[in-house]
Amino acid sequence: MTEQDAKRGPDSAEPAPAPYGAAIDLLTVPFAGAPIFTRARALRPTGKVLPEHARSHNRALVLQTLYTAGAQSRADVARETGLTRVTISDLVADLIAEGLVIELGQREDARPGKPAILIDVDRAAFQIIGVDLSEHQRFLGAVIDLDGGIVSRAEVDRAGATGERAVDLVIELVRGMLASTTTPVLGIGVGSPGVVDPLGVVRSAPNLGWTDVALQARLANEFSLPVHVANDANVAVLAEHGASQLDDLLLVKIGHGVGAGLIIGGRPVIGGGFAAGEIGHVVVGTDGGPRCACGKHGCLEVWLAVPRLTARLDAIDPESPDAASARDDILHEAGRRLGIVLAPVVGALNLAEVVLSGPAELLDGALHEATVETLRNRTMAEHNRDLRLRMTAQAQDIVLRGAAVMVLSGQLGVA
Amino acid sequence: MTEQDAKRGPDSAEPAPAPYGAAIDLLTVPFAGAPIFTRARALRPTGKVLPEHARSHNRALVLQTLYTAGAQSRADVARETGLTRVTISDLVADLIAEGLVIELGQREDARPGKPAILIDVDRAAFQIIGVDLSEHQRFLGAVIDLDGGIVSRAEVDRAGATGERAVDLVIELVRGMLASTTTPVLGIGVGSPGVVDPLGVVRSAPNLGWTDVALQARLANEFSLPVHVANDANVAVLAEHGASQLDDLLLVKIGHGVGAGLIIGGRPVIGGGFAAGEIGHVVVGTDGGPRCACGKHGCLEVWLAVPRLTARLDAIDPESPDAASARDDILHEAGRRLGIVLAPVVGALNLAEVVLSGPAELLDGALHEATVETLRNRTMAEHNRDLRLRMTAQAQDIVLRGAAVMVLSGQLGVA
DNA sequence: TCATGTTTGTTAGTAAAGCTTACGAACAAA
DNA sequence: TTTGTTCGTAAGCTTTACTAACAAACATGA
Repeated sequence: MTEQDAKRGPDSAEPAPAPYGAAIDLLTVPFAGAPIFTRARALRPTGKVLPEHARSHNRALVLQTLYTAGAQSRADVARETGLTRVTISDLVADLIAEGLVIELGQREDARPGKPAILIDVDRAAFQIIGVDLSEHQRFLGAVIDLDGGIVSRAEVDRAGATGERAVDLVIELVRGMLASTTTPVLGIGVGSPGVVDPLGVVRSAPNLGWTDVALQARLANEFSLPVHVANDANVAVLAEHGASQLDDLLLVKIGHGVGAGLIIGGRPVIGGGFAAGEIGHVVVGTDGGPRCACGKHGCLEVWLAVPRLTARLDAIDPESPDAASARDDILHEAGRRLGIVLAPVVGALNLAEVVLSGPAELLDGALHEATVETLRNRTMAEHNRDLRLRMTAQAQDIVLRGAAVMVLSGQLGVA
Repeated sequence: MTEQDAKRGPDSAEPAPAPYGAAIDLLTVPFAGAPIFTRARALRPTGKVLPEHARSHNRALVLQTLYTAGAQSRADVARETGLTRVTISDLVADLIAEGLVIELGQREDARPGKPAILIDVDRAAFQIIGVDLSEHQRFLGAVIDLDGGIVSRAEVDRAGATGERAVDLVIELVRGMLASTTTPVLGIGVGSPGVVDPLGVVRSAPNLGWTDVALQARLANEFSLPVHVANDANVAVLAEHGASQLDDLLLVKIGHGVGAGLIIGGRPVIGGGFAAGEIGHVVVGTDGGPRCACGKHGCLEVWLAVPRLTARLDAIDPESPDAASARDDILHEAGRRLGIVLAPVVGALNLAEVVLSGPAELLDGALHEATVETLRNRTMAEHNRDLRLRMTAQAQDIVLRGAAVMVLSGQLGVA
């Protein structure tokens, strides 16, 4: 415990309730003569805003500016944020005192005026624990630095563990990684399959035999660190969002199952029942299809889940002269089915970007092409001309890095 | 002009740019020991927050509290908002000075302590002009009070007018309504078909022959009042949102065309190309279908648009013994097609509520039933158990009232 | 070489916003 | 009549970010 104490992030003494209670996440700016649209329309105000909330926001803004733009002077930050140099100096002093920001010495390049002192987020000050529970056979973990770089990896064989035993495995995995950290830990981020509510309770994850497992509370209690838990696909899209900077984004994660993560207007979509993105069991098309484990016929998963796809591909006789085209046909059909399901979503949300995550050898070819073609044929070209469908650049680590983004965002307001 | 001056809402001297420029619409509350979820996760801060922004927000909060809960004392508002009585008194003094709030005299009921002075939004102080351009043959308008009640109506026959002539018709319609207002006007709200950007430029509305028509600017210039313009379905969903209080909502508006409006996490969805909700030309199913004006086969509109539906129904021989069942078949098929398109959207967004707007005699029967049945059969029952599909309660006036909500929200931060 | 201009970061003082504390007014209940 | 409660307001405090001013440290050009 004392060892963990030393590794704690700032302000994380206990996983206490939010200091501002039900305080607010938005400011409306009403009463202007002309319409105001920063992103959406003016919004219903949902709680009071005190000066200290503004301070919190501005501090996060400074951190965000440094985080994305890198080392620069206080004056640079002032210009970029619109706050004054005085205010920035004050905020930066706080951040330095907390160990989040460091001075790097004078700027080298020669220009008139007093030379600037460069400051930056101390990217070596904290590490983050990322956990990916979405694979079928094993749980993955990583120690991740503030830049999203993976410092070290760990994994445990799931060996079919479910229920309480699976929870113990997660705890064991995290404990091992905490022992290997070389700095204080900012927090723990977990991407879990299934439906996860905003408090980090896994409402339902059939593969793991979990029903109403309070994973966030369990881990927070065990390690006395900030913990964030969310659905694996919803976590994955955070990683992609950090990379793409686009504010509307759909990520389809194809693995043992098929799930999606959505960001709209820069905000993750959770869903009324916390089940946003669960498109694996939406029926595709009007021509039936193979029977799914859920009882329906023609669910997206029966066309697209990796086990189903590989089984179908393995059934091809590799000696056959048509083997290559048979393979393409199977992948083409899978891609078409994905396009059919995505078309209404892309149309309704007028999405600019759809990202695929999963085995590139399956997705990044005939399947990808068929999905694009189907989307183009089934939506209004005029509105969705700019739509891009691409493979993720994050490969296997997308959930781990997304988990880090979740912690960064939750603890520092940075991503 | 002097007459209009008298009718102006507060702070609407000129349609000037927003006083706070690119100021901010959200506050993050980072750095808490435990995850903070008001609605979504912590967010990237996107701009500075000054004390006056907090003041604006809190003022809107007071207004919102009074608007929804009705007449009450300053102390009541203080308890409800969490601000102190002192601060509430100060804010209310401002609001009274601006004519937005009035004192109603002492509370009647007998209880201990000094009797409270009731205050309320002065619901008779301002009126709103709502305009609905979504009908094919005519433009509708209404003078609407702050409660959303329709004070008077107006309409002009479109007579096929397009382009500049159609703009002139809108101006004429608004001018007539302004002449009939009996109070200052808070603003003008317009629901237009087509793609409308956040600045109120109608990027494209084929029916009206509009391309890049700066309707907001034109009207603001003409009348020197705050003007808000948005897509008709996106406007309609605002009316429904005001009524339902749910934070995730999809409204499907079926008329001459088919469009949708979306609210997710309490925020209207605009879309990357400002074309969110344009589902009319998404292809339904995998079995082809009638040819659409857009060139594709089996678009949602060919199954569901009112002209198509009525044409198909009119083709039934009313004398035939099967007339009733033939009618049901047609409506059932239309509903099924709607369900097929909605299923992926409902699944991906985990929507709690879908609302239908359009001719009740067509929608509120076999069609509605078929849509519900199809949605249930094609999505995961477990996740979408609570899904409700219902007819709007707003009938014909949904766009007009939504336009009023848009103005209320934009000008007062209230809805 | 030296005066001039520029840029940085800090100090001092000010304005705005909401808080705490305190108080008089007005009432119900004992 | 006394006591306790509630309301609205006043006075003063704290926090926050702002403006104004300045010293330090550099480049540039006469």
